[in-house]
Amino acid sequence: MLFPVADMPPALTRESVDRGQLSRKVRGEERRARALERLVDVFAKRGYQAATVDHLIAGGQISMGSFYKDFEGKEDCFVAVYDLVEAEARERIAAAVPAQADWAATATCGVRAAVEYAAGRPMAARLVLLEAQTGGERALGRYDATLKALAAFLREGRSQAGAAEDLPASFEDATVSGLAWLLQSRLAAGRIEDPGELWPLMARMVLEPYLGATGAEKAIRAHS
Amino acid sequence: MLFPVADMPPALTRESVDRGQLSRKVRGEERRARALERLVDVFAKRGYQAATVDHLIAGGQISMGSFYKDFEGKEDCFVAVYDLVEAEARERIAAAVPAQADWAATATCGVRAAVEYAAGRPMAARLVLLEAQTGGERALGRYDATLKALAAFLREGRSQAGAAEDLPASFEDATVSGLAWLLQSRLAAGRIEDPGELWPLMARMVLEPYLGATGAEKAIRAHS
Amino acid sequence: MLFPVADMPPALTRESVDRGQLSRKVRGEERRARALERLVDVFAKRGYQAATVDHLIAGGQISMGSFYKDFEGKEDCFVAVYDLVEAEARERIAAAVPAQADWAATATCGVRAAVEYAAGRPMAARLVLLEAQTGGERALGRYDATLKALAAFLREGRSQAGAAEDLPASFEDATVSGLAWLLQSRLAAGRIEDPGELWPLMARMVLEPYLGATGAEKAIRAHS
Amino acid sequence: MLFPVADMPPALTRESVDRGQLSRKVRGEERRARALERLVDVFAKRGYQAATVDHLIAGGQISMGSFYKDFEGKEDCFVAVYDLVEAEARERIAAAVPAQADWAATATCGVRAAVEYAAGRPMAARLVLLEAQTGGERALGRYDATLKALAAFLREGRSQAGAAEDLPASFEDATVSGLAWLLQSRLAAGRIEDPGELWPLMARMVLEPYLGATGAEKAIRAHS
DNA sequence: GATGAATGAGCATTCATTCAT
DNA sequence: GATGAATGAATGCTCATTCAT
Repeated sequence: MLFPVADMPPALTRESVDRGQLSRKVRGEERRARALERLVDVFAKRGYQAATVDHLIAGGQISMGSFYKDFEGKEDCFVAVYDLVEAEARERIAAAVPAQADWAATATCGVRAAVEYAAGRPMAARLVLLEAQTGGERALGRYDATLKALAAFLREGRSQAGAAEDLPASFEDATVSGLAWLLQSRLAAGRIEDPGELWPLMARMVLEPYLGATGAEKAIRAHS
Repeated sequence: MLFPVADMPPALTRESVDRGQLSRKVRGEERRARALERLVDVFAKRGYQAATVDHLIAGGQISMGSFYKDFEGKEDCFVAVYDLVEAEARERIAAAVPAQADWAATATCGVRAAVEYAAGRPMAARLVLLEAQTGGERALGRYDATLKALAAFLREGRSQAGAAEDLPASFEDATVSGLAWLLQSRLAAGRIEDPGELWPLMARMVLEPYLGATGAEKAIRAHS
Repeated sequence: MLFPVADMPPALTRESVDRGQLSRKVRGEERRARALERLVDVFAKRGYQAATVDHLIAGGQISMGSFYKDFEGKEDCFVAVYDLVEAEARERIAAAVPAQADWAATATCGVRAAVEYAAGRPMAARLVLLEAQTGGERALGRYDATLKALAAFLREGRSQAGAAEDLPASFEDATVSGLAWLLQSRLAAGRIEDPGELWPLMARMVLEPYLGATGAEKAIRAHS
Repeated sequence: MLFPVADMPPALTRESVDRGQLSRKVRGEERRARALERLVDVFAKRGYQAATVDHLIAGGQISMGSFYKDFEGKEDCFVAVYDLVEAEARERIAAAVPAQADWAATATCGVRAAVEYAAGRPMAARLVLLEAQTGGERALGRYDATLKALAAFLREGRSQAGAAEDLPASFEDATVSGLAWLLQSRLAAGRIEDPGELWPLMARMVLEPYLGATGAEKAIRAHS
């Protein structure tokens, strides 16, 4: 599995909330969700540091009071937006991987879906790949955790037949970092213009150490 | 050549400057240079964002007025410090490469010298590898340029006999990013404790795609 | 009489209110009364200034809407709580004075009962003696009125046989202030640990100017 | 001695400061002193709680930056103003007591001078006697210390011939509190209209317990 | 009638930059 | 030329009060 199934937010299951309360609560959640969606762009366009709370409430179309009801502060807000985007990306990627795909197929489809997500939602991708690094300690922790999770998945490739087994432990960390940099540098310049050319390149970087040049090429061609 | 010769700051060549002025000018330059050296630690310890101009003048032991004479502002100051450190690192690395070394030897010695520099001057390394990413656009530009220069050097390895010649163009960018990440993550945690173990690992990542596993191993052993 | 009979809140005498409305009204009053009781602790523990309306509705277990139905705002709420406590204290003190007690006995028993009340309900006492001074103009007015009423009672002691009759008019104000300070300073430190030792001291301060040292001692011993 | 000699602020004795620096420093101190003087009125008129930093910089005619250079914040500023006023009052009172005055003369003249100070500088007196109680912990500490110092002086009266020696330990605390209240209540209403009538009354409250009615009267008449 | 989500004015504080000395 | 006191715009955040449900 490329990603563990994300923890779902606790559903509104308290039976005690009556009709009116529920609807009020639901509307509140919806407002927050819509605001989060809008905040992706605010953070991505301005950058975490430059985005002021005033920018956030203007762009998120919520009041100051609501902002501090929904979030503990700017950093907490950023983390919430990050989590939203990351969950969305995970879903998209998970959906792109065929059921019972083996490691190589999962990796190939996952890379392709990730690149296509980043191309389709450049603001969201900027947020996760660029702004997370300046979004405070918590955001950095999330970013590192995301990279670690991906590295852990790649590491499973070591059990592939013919894989170089004597790779250093941090090899996959470096690979993931290299992949992130490739996406990041294109997003920093604007958007990803050529996802169709980029993803095979990245897939190859991922697969080659485990499947060799030929094996990598074959896996990639199988999912083009 | 691992690095192009750094652009030298315009030398003091104006003939018109008389003795007294020259000495004054020189003293000014020296003061600035000593301040820059001290500022490495200020920026590295506090982080670019958290460092205030007051911290800088206190840590740099210069007056407010001198600060704004020497630098346009905080960002400009950071870039100057960055350049100082980068130049120092380049020198050290260049000095570590034997004259008339071939590509493999240059790469191996360069990697080793870079790791040893980062281990010996952790604050300077933090500044270049970590803080540069939050030090504003200009600093980020320098950081990217540094990485690009390294990637360009690596790319020369493609002409090695037996090198995979059909690598994607950004392959070296990803490699350099991976290397940077390896150093960065250790510096983020504190300092590099085991340069002697780290540099062969990194050298292997650099050499293997061009020289193959055996060739890489041989080159590394030759410079241990 | 130590205290004039407190102004009673207008009783629910409107004949027009029918059964259901009455019961609803009564329930409302009861809810308010229970809330007031709980608010004593909220104000006493947090202090008037630091207590927010959110603290009040949480501690008082009422809704925001009810709060603004019952009270005009924070200050009004504090005054209501103050009045509740003061009325309670008056009752306790009045109950402690034997019927047809003379001035000296009333004073002695009153002081004793007041000290014992403050020892038994330190939070309530804190509210009246400490927080009232920062609870806005109206609360300060109540506090001053309470002190004035006590001073007026003490002033009646001037008609005692042998009392110094040429005391300055504000002598009793100063005495009452001194008494309040004695209680206050102990409450500020925590609670009144030794009511049994404190009250004779205070009674002596009250009685001596009118009854002399011997007379005061006798009156105090009579009610120990 | 009614008050211990106040600790003087450290004089500008650093020899190293040259002419220009000194004058600059002195002007800074002067600006701060003038601001403090003006801030007496701001705090006294608005009350500590209601006074915002904006009010303080407007009333004190200093910039926001200077305010936070001179003071750590609002509370620190209030304490500084309190100290200024208290020092001034101490000086005035000390100056009003004849050299080698005995206890009774010191007390009498001290009370007189204190009342006259409060009448002449009602704002300053309000600040010390009223606002200090809501000016935060530190201000309250100063206020309590001031009262304690006065009570300690009064306690020396117990050694006077014929003084009631079996007074409770906190008797003088209560007396001082009573005196403070007398001044305070008049200041709360506006200003002290009749210092000439008020001070003998207060002096009598102070002296009588130690000198008896006759002795007190004599001491007061001697200094009228 | 009762509720509590939504509001936004107001606050204390920071810090890059200027300019009189 | 060198200094550092002075500036004030900008920021993150709180909380009393209202009003739609």
